[in-house]
Amino acid sequence: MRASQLFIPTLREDPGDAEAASHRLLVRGGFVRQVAAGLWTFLPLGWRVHEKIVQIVRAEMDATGCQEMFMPVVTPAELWQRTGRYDIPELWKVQDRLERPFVLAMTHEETVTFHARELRSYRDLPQMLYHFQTKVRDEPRPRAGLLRVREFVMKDAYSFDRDEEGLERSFRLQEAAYHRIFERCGLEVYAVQAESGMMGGSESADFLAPSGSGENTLVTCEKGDYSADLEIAHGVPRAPEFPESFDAPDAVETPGVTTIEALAELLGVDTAATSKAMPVVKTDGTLVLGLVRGDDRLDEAKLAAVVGSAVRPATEEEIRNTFGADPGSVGPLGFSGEVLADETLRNGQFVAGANRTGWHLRGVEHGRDFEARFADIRQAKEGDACPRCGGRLGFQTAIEIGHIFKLGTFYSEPLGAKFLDEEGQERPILMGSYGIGPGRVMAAAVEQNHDEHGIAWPRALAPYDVHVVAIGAAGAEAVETAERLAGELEENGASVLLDDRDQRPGEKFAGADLIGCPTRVTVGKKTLEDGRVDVLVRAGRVEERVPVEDLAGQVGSPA
RNA sequence: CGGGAUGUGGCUCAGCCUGGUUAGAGCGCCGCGUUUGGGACGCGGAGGCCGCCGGUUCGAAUCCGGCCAUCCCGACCA
Repeated sequence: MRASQLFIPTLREDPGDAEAASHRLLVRGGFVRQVAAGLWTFLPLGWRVHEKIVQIVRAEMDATGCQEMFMPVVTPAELWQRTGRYDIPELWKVQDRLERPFVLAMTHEETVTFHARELRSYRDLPQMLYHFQTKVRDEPRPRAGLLRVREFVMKDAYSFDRDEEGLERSFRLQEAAYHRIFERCGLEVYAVQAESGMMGGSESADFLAPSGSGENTLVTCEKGDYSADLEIAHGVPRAPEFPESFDAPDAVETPGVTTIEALAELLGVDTAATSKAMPVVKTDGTLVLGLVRGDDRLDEAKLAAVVGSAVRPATEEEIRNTFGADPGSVGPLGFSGEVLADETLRNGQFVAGANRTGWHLRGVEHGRDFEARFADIRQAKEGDACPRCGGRLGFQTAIEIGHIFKLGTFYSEPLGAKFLDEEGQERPILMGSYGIGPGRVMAAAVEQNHDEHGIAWPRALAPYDVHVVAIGAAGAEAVETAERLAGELEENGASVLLDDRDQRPGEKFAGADLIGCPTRVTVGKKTLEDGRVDVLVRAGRVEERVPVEDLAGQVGSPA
């Protein structure tokens, strides 16, 4: 294609409202444009990349026997009311002209289950269906370009099985396909256990791509045998240096001390030998005291999972009423409600709040001085040891680019998707759902493959395989040669972007660096004099001068 | 939804604090010419309800109030 005829509106400067590298570069390179917060147009270049990702996903889905179909964005509210998802705040609700309620689907479990009601016999199972469709979500806060948006294309696949074994098989089939997809896309990705969120169901796995920006924190072991989302990651913290022990809790005055650091300093103890009390309130109004080591942070999500309810931090007023002390001096002793302590506090003596403002207790010991329920409720920290091998845990910001779930009967029960087994017994279908957002894959690819000059696309995702830069004005010999070479490369199977615009060389080079095609071929009279052209590999920016007749071989066939 | 910031030609921004002729710069765009291996140069041009509404004032891009939009942090989140 000739650049002179394409709509590739590149920007010389970074857009003022972009921070994430992918956001900046995709906008600057003319791949995407924002229409409103979280609503994006894919321009021709961006859509080429998007569709390359789609094709890879499609090929791997088809290879698993998953069948492509197409379901509408607009769905009747009734389906969502039946599954209890109608009240999700992110659900975009609309009405038709007769004011009948509809929903712009944020995902298609309801609709696909509606169709799954036609699977009546065990003979019809298993089945796997998928489609690419626009998803709509009324996000409270769209952000970082393509990372969190209000409307986006997603590949969502659904499996239908008669029993747990079948579901397990389907789940693993999809999981393996996901690894192949991201491998083909040239992405570094980790599959980690994840929360199921608003999807319902049991097991789920997240596919996290490390990147310079993103909403997830990926925890990995340096030895490569452990990876998890920070939300559920388990780390082994260092052992505390315990001070002298006490036969009974020893009250010390700690006036004005509200931070662990100040407390540890005042008492001359290791912060890891102190405890931190975090009162939280469950949805039923019950107050629970979360207890973690002084140098740790309470993970509210973990705590919420253990107590089986969403929780919020208690207000200062609630804390004073319950404990009779200011928040900085609260502890487990004398508290009549449930104490949920982190495993790290099971053994040893710790400093704890005395439930008396301005006082703490030294030598507080579980079992002797207070009772508690133990669980992993601390947030893993960088530098913690790996729970598997003891190696060091590292943290990376990551983008969630895929998520697979075992849904079980969460949708089939309320929507009545049932089948008859061999015994004539009616049973609900067991479902799984499997999503990938090509837009996020695109953003992750940029996050992982760029430098100060622009994007360096993985071969499989690049908008064009080769960017041929013709030096000189239209009609010049170099330009004609460039056109001929571009044609030859195309005949050889490569997709080619020919920069035939009447622009200065520097501008063309800068544009090519920004757009990021894997290979750049510079055709100018300087090298043409001895029958050669310059071939630059974008990743690493290594340039080599090659004879024109070797060009096709040098550039290679497309991925 | 809480906290913070920003809204001025297509883009990036200055001007606002301390109100006062036709509102500026760089880049981009159009025309002519010179140029052509890392974002050239000269000359001439086009393009702005200064986010919106209201208030203060003789006078508002500038001060005050309300609203809207966008970005960032948090809450939230397939």
